[in-house]
Amino acid sequence: MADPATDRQAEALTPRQLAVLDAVLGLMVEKGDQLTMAAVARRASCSKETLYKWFGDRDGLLTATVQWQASKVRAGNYDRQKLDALSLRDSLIRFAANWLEVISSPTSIALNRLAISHAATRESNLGGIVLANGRFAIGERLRPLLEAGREAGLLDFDDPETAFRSFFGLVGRDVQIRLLLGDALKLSGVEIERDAARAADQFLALHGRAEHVPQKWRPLLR
Amino acid sequence: MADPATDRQAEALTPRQLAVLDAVLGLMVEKGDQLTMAAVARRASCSKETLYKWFGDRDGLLTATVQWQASKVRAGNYDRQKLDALSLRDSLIRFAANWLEVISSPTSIALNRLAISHAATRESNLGGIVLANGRFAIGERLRPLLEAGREAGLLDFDDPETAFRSFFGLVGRDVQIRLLLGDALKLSGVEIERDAARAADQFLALHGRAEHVPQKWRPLLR
DNA sequence: ACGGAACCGTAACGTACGGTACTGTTCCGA
DNA sequence: TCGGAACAGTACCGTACGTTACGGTTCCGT
Repeated sequence: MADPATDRQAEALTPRQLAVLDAVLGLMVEKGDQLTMAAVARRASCSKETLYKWFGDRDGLLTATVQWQASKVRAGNYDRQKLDALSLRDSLIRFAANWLEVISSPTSIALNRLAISHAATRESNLGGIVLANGRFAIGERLRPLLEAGREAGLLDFDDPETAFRSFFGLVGRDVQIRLLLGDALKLSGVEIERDAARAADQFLALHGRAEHVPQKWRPLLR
Repeated sequence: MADPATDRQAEALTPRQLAVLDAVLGLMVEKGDQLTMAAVARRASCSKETLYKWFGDRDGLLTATVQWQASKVRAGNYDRQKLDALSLRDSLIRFAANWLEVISSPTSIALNRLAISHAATRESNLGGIVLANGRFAIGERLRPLLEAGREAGLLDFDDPETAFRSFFGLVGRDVQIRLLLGDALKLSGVEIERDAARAADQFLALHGRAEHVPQKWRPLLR
């Protein structure tokens, strides 16, 4: 979500401060939960006092890190040019592949683990931030494509949100929960492309208008 | 998974010890992460020394709790009697509804959060235990039904595992990650039934043999 | 009845960590 | 050149919690 507060904070950060957030991300990925203020200060070569001056407290530092990382993922503006069945399928595949790359990246895994841990306690809103910039952000980005497909007579659904949730399930399946729980699941680039194409074709089999779903895609669904 | 070690440990626990594990589950659900040994001892009306004597250390206590809870979910043996299109659909719906109930229950949410937090550190294997008794256990339980459906000529797929993963995605969609991240998503009984039916029909639309997929189900897919 | 094992309640210890205070150094503008 | 702001480095404080130790009590077998 293009939350103004998010952007404002991101803009206000100096390169030195961004380097600190990089250190936080690095520690999160490598050390898991040993994310102490002292470790951050050591890694970023700054003093703990500076950390507290810049970010207030530990939660402020984590929040800034999550928001900054989220702002980096916000790339990829799939422009809706002339839309036909093939370009729609292609856009869906690009969305799915991009999403799979994100959720299988070590950074995303570490970030979601941290946010889920924090969601257990009531204080702080890391879970909400991750949700807004992950699940809901991609939903908003995909919606225009779905509605354009419907207006072009290529897709058939009542509610874009419901349709998106089916797409989400077909793409993600069990990948995210398995990775979060520590399963040694490895997704190579070709696997991501293959899974993305399969998910897109399955989605089209469910929501594509029959006349636009070539029979040759059917085998890919299995 | 019917891991012998799991069962052996479950059998060996006295009612008094199971009451302690109940206290742990209760604290996990209510207090989130404030799961201290002192709090467990207070709630279970036992001494901390007894906790350490019975379970070794904190990780042992948590592991025993997870394994015990997992053993309780292992219910529901969908017997494969004469299988026709309707009974297959019904069994799929029962699986989906049961699964949705489990993952949306406070206990499951708290348990998965704990396991994910632990998966961040390398020590202990709570994540693996939850995976084995959650994701993979239900996969093993559903596989016979899928293969029976294929043998009966009702389903069409190459790999049962791949087919199951699609089913998993269609059922779970974004529910689990949203709940884990603290989203205030509420699933009523009727919503679970409706979502389960929709997921089953979508799965049949993808993997059911055409002659067995009545046209009247199509509207439910949207 | 007696002895010992199991167990409760609690105090105590060690450690890890969030947060604060202080000192010395660097750097920049006047 | 001078003065002060910004910051690194470190010592320090308070607290929370895992773990251990110990005195007192209950319960069970003999």
